[in-house]
Amino acid sequence: MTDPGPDRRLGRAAEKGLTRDTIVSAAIALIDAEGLGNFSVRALARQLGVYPAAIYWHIGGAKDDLFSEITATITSGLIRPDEVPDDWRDTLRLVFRRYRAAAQRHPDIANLIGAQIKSNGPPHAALIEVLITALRRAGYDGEPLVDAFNALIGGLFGYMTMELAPPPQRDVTAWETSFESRLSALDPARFPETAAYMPLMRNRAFALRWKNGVEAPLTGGYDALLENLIAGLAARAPKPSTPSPDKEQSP
Amino acid sequence: MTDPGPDRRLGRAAEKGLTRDTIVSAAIALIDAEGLGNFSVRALARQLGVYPAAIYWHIGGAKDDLFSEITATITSGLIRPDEVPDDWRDTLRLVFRRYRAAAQRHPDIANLIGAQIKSNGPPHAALIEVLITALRRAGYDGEPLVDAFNALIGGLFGYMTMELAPPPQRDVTAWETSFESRLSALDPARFPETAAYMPLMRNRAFALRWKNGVEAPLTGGYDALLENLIAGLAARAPKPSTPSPDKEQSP
DNA sequence: ACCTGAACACCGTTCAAGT
DNA sequence: ACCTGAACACCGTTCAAGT
Repeated sequence: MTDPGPDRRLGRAAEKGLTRDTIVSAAIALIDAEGLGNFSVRALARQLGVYPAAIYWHIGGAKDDLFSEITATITSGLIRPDEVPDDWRDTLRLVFRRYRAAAQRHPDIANLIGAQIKSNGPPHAALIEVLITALRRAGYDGEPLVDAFNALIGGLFGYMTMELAPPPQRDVTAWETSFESRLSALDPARFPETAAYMPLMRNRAFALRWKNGVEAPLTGGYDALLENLIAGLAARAPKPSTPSPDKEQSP
Repeated sequence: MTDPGPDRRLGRAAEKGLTRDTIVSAAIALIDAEGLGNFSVRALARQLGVYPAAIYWHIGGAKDDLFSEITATITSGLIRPDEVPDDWRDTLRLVFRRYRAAAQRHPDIANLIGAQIKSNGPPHAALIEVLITALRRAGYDGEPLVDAFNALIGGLFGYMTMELAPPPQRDVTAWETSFESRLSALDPARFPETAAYMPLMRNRAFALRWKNGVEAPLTGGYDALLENLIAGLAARAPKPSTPSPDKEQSP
């Protein structure tokens, strides 16, 4: 069947008034509503009542550029270099909880951030600035600071990426039941610990879940990752941390 | 242009001898060689000298099923429930270094594991068994053990997913140069720490890199994540850890 | 400047038909 | 049982042409 073309009820060309912003907003709404798997430039064009080429005229390049525009919009303004707590631990908690809240509002887009490298790096300058400042207060500098920075972003953003990995497009229930039955068929003699923990972990742990983070959030693990990283960073800091105003600390 | 059909030089139907294994192996080789973005069932069929429908006949379902077969093949046999160190810390180091080595051998497939939920969970039973055992030795049990388990898998596998995120399909160099120039244009007055650390972090940190983990591995951050998590887990364990044979520990 | 209309070169998946 | 050949319903992207 040939493409029926855009819905013309919206008026003729001059009245469309497409802009970069309306395109990006419509794309976010469409992904949130239909999922990333059902998103396409053509579907976006249909929603906006235009031909696909109209989208390309506004975004310039390719689909990847639209995606990086989307991720920049979702993450911009989440954190500002000022208004952060004095204590570096509280700063890390604030930052990574805010990003997680944003990710849960747009799960399919969050997965996109971790799964592809092409993003607008520079808009994240505020995040970078805040993290470096916190790590310096924690007693880090130079190469160890870079490693700690990567451990934080890679670990926590990576966690969200995996947590929000999209479910299969088709035959969802068929796959879920086959997955469940294979979990039940695990040999308790060969895997005694796994069998013992199954009631507690089924659909509540990576590799043992068939629902993704939208239906079955793994919040406890995220908090554990954050707190263990903070504890580890504190214990392994090259230099003593900068004392915060309201806490005693040896100089 | 209409599909030219498979390359017939390989012989006629009866001689093809396609199997699930040869299909999966060919798919892995094709993804390693051409990247996930250039992979398709049709491209795989071309490589094998058959029509696409022949692939579907063997794998049964859809492309997702082929992918989970692929990830299972890559990760199977990486770890066995026996032959793990006595010390739980060494166990975690062994396990997560092995998985990272496997991920670096098949970067595009590694990214696939983190980016989609549909995988063969049960084949990972050995990994699960080993991790639960290690965490119990570390002094964990019940709900805190589940959280620690998720923190480890989500954090470290998630790190690899982000590290190995694929570069854009087209206009790679154009994007790289525009990214670089925007990094250089960052205002040092607004982002002093970021500017100061730029020489150390450019292309060596998340959000400030334009090469992915194949060309610019972020190994230091991975090790830092692993060691900080181990330190954090040790410090925050609900119960004292089981003493290992060669180390003193209070009972 | 902004969008249409059509085209090009692909996809994933299904299904009757052949051997 | 295993694969062909063709079809269906889509994609992303480009480009001349219209207004």
